[in-house]
Amino acid sequence: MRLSTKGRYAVTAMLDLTLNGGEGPVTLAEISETQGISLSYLEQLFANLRGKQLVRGVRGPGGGYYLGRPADEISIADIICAVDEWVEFTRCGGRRNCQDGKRCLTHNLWDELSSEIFNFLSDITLAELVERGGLSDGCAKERGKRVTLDETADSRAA
Amino acid sequence: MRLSTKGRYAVTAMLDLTLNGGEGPVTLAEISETQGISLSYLEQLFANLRGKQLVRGVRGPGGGYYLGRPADEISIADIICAVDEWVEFTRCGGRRNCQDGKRCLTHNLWDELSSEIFNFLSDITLAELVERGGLSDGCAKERGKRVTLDETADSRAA
DNA sequence: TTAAATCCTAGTAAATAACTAGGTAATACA
DNA sequence: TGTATTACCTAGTTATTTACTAGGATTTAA
Repeated sequence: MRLSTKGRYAVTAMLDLTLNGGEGPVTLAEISETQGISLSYLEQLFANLRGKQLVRGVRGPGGGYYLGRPADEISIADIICAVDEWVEFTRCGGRRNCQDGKRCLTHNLWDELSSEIFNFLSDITLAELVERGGLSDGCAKERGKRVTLDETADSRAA
Repeated sequence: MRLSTKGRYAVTAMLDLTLNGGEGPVTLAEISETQGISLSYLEQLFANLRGKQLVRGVRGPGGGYYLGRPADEISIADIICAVDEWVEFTRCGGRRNCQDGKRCLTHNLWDELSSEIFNFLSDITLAELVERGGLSDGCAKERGKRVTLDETADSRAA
């Protein structure tokens, strides 16, 4: 699957929407300001999200965006798929010679892994994320050792 | 985190190496041919993998690549981090005004999610993938609807 | 009527992906 | 000793994607 910064923007924006959508719609201008994402880029991302019914727009003054469904019915996979065009790619079955099986085998393995990642992200909803974030309060602070990583990939080996 | 087609190439190549590395080293030319990835691009990816000791190169005729560690000690996260430069990005603590907390909150939530994905991929080793692939035999055929990413490997090789 | 907001399209600069082209260095083998 | 085979290295190049800019249009509360 693909998980890019574009997907991160979308998830971040949706989280913002979840957190602040309690008292009326949230404007893209607010999200743009709070999250540091350009307004017009947000509009494009939200066009995709709207297309998948993940958000609902309200025009005019006092308008903005609502979640399209309850937060516990929107998964991270939903969001990423909406903006990232999660495309199929292994089609060797019909297209190429896979007689020796080597290629197909690695493709199948990758497919399997990809499915697992998809299922994993499908099981995490916006509501759960927010819930957990609220619980842990300082969250992600004590596990700061690797969230981020940068080049310190070897930090894991420790 | 980032999970791109570049990472997919790396994982695919490492899987190939795992499957075929039993009887001596595997050449990049073989992987290039079998997986449909350009030789020189593979060389660049393997330069990164080698830098993290995930593979070990043997020069000269009859040479090629071995896994740098046993397959059950190499995680998918290791591979992706090696080629994809898993970059840090939330550092609002010191750099920007997060007084209202909104921005930090969504960032923390994203961090938490990011950690979960990382941990998830850290728990899957090459050995496990191959093991499971062997078991499920036909694997990933029925769930083919969305797995993923970039069909160009086939079109290019065609 | 006006301003606030979504909605829509086209274009663009920057970054990245993926590849090409040229090498150098090590080494098995004739 | 020479040669072919492989890893290893560097500097490009093209295509794609990211992220943004610009300019509008539609809707609607006030």
